[in-house]
Amino acid sequence: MPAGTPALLMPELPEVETVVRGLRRHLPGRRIVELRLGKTDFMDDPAAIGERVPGSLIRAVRRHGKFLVLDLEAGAADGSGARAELLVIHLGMTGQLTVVAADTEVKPHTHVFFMLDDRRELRFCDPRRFGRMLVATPADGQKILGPLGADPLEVSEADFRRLITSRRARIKALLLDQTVFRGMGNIYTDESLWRAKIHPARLGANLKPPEIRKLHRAMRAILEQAIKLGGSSISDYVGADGEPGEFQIRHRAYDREGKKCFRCRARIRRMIVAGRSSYFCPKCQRAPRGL
DNA sequence: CGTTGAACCTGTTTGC
DNA sequence: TGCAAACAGGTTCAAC
Repeated sequence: MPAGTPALLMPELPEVETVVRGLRRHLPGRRIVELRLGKTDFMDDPAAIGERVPGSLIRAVRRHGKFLVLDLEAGAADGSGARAELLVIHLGMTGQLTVVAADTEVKPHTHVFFMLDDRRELRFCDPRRFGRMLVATPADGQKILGPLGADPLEVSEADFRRLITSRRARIKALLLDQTVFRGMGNIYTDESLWRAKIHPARLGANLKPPEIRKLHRAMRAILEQAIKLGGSSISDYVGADGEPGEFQIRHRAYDREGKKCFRCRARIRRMIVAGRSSYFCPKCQRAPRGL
């Protein structure tokens, strides 16, 4: 495990999906009766959250890329003056959302307590505070969610090809670009490229149709498997119920520098591509010319 | 357009 | 042993 890797959770698409599914079992139908705030520098507008969230009813929990969205119905409990609000949350690198009994011990770096009407609390904990939180009308929420690209699990092969070949950036950069595909992160990008045998520094526009087809399939298969396994790649993952999981995905490339490729036994290498650590097999994933 | 590097912030591991 | 450096799953912005 690389230095400093927080043994908490890795919020890429499968992890956020896992959190959303966990929250869905507890939150819809609950009312947020009170809010307590710690540090708020990860909020767009802390005052707005303090004013508009308390008293609201949680209608639904959903995911948009790596963003979690709570659909709220704000206004009086009798339904008068009801208005729709979105609570938009990004977990950044170390964010956690858990639903716990109100008397549960508070972990360090817990910055938001959403007190519910069933003596429980939704808590947001984020040591690095790279996360983000805001309340918005559905229209304003579109300013955040609207620019996000295609859902990697839904995108058709034809659209996938078009999105990749119409750009001149490296494939690694394209997969990580949230305005192209929403939800891909560093781990699953490397895993998808390894499975499709494509070097991260290849230009998207230069990929051949069979390669694009393989990548499309690899990406979806890996994301689906990760979701199925509970969306975590390290052992100390904590789900929405606060319970540690035993989810283990065996990385094929990510964080395996110097180890043998599971396909060809060559040594996995690491290089910086698109500003991020990138792990690949130099034999299976042929480097583009000029590298 | 696309790339790079720095910044945001805290914690853990590595290396001297 | 101790301390500093390097690094981390994310995003955003400035500079080239």
